[in-house]
Amino acid sequence: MTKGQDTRQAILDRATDLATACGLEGLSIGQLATDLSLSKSGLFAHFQSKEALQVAVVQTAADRFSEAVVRPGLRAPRGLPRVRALVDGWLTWASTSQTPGGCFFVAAATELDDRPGPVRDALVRTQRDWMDLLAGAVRAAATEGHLPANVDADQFAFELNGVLYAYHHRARLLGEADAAARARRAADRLLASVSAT
Amino acid sequence: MTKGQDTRQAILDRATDLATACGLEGLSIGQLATDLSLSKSGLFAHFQSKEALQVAVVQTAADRFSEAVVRPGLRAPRGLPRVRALVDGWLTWASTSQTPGGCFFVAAATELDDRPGPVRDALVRTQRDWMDLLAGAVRAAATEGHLPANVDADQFAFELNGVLYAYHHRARLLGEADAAARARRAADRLLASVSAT
DNA sequence: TGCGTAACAGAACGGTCGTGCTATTAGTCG
DNA sequence: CGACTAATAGCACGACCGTTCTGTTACGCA
Repeated sequence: MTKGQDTRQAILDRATDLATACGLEGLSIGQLATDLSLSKSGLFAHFQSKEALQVAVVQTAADRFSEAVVRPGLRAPRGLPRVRALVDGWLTWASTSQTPGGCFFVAAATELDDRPGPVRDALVRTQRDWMDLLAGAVRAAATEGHLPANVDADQFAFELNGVLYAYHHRARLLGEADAAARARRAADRLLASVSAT
Repeated sequence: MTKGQDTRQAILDRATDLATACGLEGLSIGQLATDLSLSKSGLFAHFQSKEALQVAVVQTAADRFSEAVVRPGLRAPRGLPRVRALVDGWLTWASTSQTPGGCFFVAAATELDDRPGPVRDALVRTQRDWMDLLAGAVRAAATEGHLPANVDADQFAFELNGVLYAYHHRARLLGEADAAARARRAADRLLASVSAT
């Protein structure tokens, strides 16, 4: 009972790292087995297909994200503090999870955006959840009186998402050291603009 | 002289489409040859390696971008009109080139961000050129008196880049129909904020 | 028109991929 | 301790990959 699930978790941990670096399609079962000193078939037996492995990897990445960003954010007080906590958590996540492949979801989103199937469906679910969570926090801040009542929460989530992607692009592709500072400035400006209106 | 270069261009045209959809690594010489009714070796002879093909594809995509965005932008009068023309051109590019694979550079950037080599180098060059062009246009608008003298042109380019990525994410992965409207609203807000300060 | 060369086809190579099938080990419970 | 099952290994398969070599076709130029 425990033995199999232990190795399964070890596989998923390593697979998530690999997929972050090489993409979900670049994830190779043979490579993964070699890394973990397992046989290809022994590893394969834990999942019935590569697709199932990929879906499980998406779920594992979502779990990591929940642990690193969502849970700390929900511990902050409802309203503007929680919004700020989520934004901070997000930027920290994007900065620290950057070794070696950057944010898993950034890589997966552009890779799967036109490849229908269960893997894409799983990814879409996680992204929608995150967008809903963020927009909900903004709306809650409005009802708390911390933000104007007519704030466009979905637009906020849209633009904040763009900040992360811009950070990813500048820091990881162009290798600019001040990308994190720019991202924080952009996020601050975003928060200030919805607060001021 | 002409025959070989004609087919070479036809190969690059199709290869750029394929790479936009499947990624530069997913680009397969066999698939490409079948699509163009060529033999694998006959196609391969035009390039000496897959890597060289990929570099040529990046250049082809850059040419398309120049034709679709940069050239029309440079026809607009120096200053704020040119900045607006570049932004408009960019959003139009992101919307129209979305069939079937979205913006080539968005896909390539996340795919190559941690795979060093000539292909990545070529991509980085195109992205730096674009960022420089955009930031330069903003600076010119400042010297023309259309924007405040202390405008942070690089920050502007950073955030605008994020808007495109956000659009890409929302429209192509999440399939939201109003993504283009959100992107234009975000771009307008960005222009307004640097104008107002 | 004939020749030289550029353009392409065909076949094959070693390698890796995902995926089954069968055997063998390791762990659990009566 | 012995039986049963879960966990893993070994092996083979067909398919596709990028690449190379050797021909064969078609074009351009004298």
